[in-house]
Amino acid sequence: MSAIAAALGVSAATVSNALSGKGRVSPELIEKVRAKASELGYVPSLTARALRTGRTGVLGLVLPDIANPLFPQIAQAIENAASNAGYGVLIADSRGDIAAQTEAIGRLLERGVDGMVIVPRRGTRIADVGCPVAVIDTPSTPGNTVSADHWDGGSQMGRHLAELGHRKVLLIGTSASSNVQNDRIGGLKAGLGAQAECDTMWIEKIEAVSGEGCPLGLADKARAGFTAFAAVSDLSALRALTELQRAGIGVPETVSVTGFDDLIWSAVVTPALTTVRMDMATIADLAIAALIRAIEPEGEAENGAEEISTGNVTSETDRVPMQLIVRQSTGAPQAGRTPNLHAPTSNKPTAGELKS
Amino acid sequence: MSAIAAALGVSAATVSNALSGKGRVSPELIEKVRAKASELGYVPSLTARALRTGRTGVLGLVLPDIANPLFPQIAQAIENAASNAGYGVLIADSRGDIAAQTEAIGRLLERGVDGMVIVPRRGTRIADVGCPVAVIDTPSTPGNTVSADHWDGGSQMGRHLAELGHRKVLLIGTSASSNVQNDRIGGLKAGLGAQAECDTMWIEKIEAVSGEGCPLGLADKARAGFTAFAAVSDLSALRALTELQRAGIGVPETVSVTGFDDLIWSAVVTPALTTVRMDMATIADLAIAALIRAIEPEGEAENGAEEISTGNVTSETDRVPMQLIVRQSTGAPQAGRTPNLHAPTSNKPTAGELKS
DNA sequence: ATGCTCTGATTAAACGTTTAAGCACGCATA
DNA sequence: TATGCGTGCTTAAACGTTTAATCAGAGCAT
Repeated sequence: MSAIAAALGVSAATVSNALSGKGRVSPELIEKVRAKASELGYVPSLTARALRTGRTGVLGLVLPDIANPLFPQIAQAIENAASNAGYGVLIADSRGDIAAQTEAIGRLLERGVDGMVIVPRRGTRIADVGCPVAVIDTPSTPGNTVSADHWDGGSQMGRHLAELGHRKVLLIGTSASSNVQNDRIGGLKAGLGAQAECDTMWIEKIEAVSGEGCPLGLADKARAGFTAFAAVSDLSALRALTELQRAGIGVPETVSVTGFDDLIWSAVVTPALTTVRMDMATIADLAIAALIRAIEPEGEAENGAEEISTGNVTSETDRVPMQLIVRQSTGAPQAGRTPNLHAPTSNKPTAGELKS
Repeated sequence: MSAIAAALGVSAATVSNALSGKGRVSPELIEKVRAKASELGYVPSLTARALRTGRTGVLGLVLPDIANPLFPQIAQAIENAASNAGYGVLIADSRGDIAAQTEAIGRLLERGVDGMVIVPRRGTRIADVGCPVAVIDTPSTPGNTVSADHWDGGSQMGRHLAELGHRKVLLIGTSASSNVQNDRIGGLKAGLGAQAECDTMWIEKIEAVSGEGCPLGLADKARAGFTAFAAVSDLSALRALTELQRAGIGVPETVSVTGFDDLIWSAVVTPALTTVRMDMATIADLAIAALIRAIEPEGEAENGAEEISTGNVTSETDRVPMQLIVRQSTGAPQAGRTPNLHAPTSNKPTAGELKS
């Protein structure tokens, strides 16, 4: 920067003003400065700027478990939204326990992030950490900034199954302590309506006694009259699908299977999974926008309240709708069905058709 | 920091020396400074330090496509290795095209990263970008810093199938232009041995004519005598598994299916996938170590070559072995088999047993 | 001619560290 | 007693910006 100043015979401050458009600089000088800057290949030192202004232009992203298959979607959406807004994204994995989560947040703070996006660990409440925080959890969780409307997604899926004629469905969740999963299950029940008979199976409980990766006994459930298996995650849906297929039970002609989240594999398995997708791009945009509103000085703030808020930020809309994607894994239940018979059909999966 | 200095009646420089252990400070004063620092809750400003030293303590992580299901493993391992070494990780998604990759690298440079880890897009060669770069690609690619030994992994899997008695196997890849996939296929062929008959199917080619998510016609292949389907990715393996199951072909009693990478679902599908896993933790450690060696000044560098190298860094070991994980999806081929018959068995998946 | 305001620039301080250079002192050596 | 040296600390500059305060000159009204 001083090189530019020297080359043009002006002071460094003037160059700064010219480039930022802040002070009073003549238009022609601004042009000359711009030209010289690109000629010399000037790139401002964000470090120095950060030191002076106290803002680093970096946001933190805290995730409960990077190994989560949903992570790519989240990270990609957040990174994109942040970089569009001119911010960088520093990642932190809270690997399991809550202590690690706190520690990860601490590391981000030391690095001077201007704000952070937190996808909290189940049951964690984020204390005031000293910078603006956007929380992506569940609309029903206090402190939530913005998230997918999981209940709505469940209800869409429930209605889809009810319309197909399913009256006895097994709801499959992983952990009963997950807000997200409980909301989805609540929505499913509501969508299925009062006349439907629902049972809920929690995989964690079964695995606690039978070991990880154990069979879920779904074939027995099918024989017991369940015609649909609605999992609240595509991973569980996949598990259900393969277990049923393996037992010779046809999907979707004998039983239907549905998932959640539209994970990478749901479109390519046979039969392709009917699922419901969250609009992470919109969620990320809202979260980042809310964060930035808290970080950057209000344009017309005439009062002295220039203080940067330091708690959870809020967004005008705290829930964004989910999108039902009907593929091949759902169909009408048979009238007088014989669940044990395998009935291969000409199944021709195509790219999923979007509904709603 | 100046607060500590004032409280103890010494200069700020002395405090700095005391905390960093660099200059000459009496032991007792060091103790007092330490005590006062923690009493006042002092946290150093990494921004200021960065400005002064020219090093930010941040590494960039550039990924070809964050949506890749392998990404969580990579990101988690890199984040962990970096944060153990005291570095932060800034992510950048090169979303598809090469232009975006270049642009992402540029953004990281502006932010002043000390170095970056790049998992390059297929066929990209990373030009000198102005900071140390660790490339995670394939041992056979020039410029590679460290990566899994994909060829070795393929060969382990090939030997496993050969030992089971498979002589006619279909190799399934996604894209023929991927170095990684070609290495894996090369290894598979070598491991299967000369007496095995191999065909290679590239999914991208098939989808180019039949559309995304189209059936791969694997049932026909099974009828044509293929007894094993070795995919070079768990995603393709899953696709193969469900397509075969759906067609009523039993896995593993009629045909075997294998994958690569031990992705999240491979242990929970039925039958659980036999696959081969890369040791990302070790790879990440080596990559970060190589990077840091290039970044931080050599201890005993007596010559004037204090310049920070600016190209691709190298590691003493450029390939780390993969690990075969035998689960339920592989078995011996039947002697006189009737591929069309579905043969449900008592399949009891348990946690995968590790081999090699 | 004197004072006032507006414009376009400059000066200087500040952000919080690190680090080379310098200084004062005590102690051993000549 | 002078010389030299190691020790423990201080001074001051530097990193590259931003920004409040200042200033010289021009135009204009008094």
